[in-house]
Amino acid sequence: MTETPWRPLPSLLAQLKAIAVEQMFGRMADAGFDDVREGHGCVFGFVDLEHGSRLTDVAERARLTKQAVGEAVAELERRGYVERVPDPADGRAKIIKFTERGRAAALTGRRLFAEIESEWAERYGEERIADMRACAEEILEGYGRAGSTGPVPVREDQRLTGATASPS
Amino acid sequence: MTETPWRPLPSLLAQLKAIAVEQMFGRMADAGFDDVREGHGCVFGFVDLEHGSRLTDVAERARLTKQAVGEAVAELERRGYVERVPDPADGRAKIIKFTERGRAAALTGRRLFAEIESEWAERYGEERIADMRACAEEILEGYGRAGSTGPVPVREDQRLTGATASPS
DNA sequence: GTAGGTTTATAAAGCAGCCTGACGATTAAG
DNA sequence: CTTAATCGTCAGGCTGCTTTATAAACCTAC
Repeated sequence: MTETPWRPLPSLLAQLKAIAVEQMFGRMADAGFDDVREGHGCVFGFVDLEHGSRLTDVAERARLTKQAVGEAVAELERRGYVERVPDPADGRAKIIKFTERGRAAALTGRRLFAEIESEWAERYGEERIADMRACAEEILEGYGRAGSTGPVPVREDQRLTGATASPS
Repeated sequence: MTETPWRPLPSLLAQLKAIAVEQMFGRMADAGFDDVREGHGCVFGFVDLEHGSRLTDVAERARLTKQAVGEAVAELERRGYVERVPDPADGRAKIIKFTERGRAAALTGRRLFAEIESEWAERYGEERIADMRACAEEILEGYGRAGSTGPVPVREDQRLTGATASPS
């Protein structure tokens, strides 16, 4: 009879997301990728797996500034996940390309997210999780934030920074 | 026939949360509370509406450091939403209490979150939204992050800072 | 009652992730 | 050939949080 206080839906969603991300990075580390952080998601999520992408395009799809993405790219380059090669078609631009390790990490990340979703489906109901996803997609579309902004093959998430600030 | 790329569930959740929070603060401003930010949520969410709370308790429930909460409290005090009065029962402590304006803001915030949830329910299905909430609560409970950490009468959410970094 | 350890709030400094503004280099348009 | 737009990057700044450190008050245990 411990009366539950009522918690705003956004809070629940935020915590759920935080848990999924936490789980994902834990397994990512187990898989040998212990030096990727949530902030790198814009790269793993928006750089084309095969052909690579230009910084500007990634930034636009990720809804971040070029500077922010550039920072993530620089760090991932130092760690051997991506490389920057000059764009043969445009002297100003560079193409961000995954290295083999980077591609492996991106694929692993995608797989892990799917895995966690599957586990939830198994535990809490296949249909319920599917509907949660569908519902989220519908609402987002309603607010004009549908997907298909680009290739977007893999995508971790947004921020992992803070210490799960709120309870929501 | 625009093939949707597949997006990780956490990304969808994060965006959904971001939209709800955005909506909420927009309406909050319309209601005359244009100077509250998401970071203040730890106060509006965890300070007891009637009797006030001590900083330490708020920080613990919000899963933040006392310093972080102290910062939010200081700002809200400057803006007239809360006041700090010495705790008659403990010379070290201070009680963070809502002013009238603060109480009104907290109640408005709670109402707005409920309102947005209701609108979603109306548009996308009463039962679906209810189940989304229930499902989220169940999963959180499964990971030991259930509610009932305290009074928690009102709660906005976590961070509003960035520019909806990812698309997920 | 007083010494030692704990708890209260706060201050100081730092860090991560994002932002804006400014800039050289290159391309595209007139 | 100028002029404007675009690409990537450097520099600086802000916000929200952290860790470390400190004074004051409390709570035992002697």
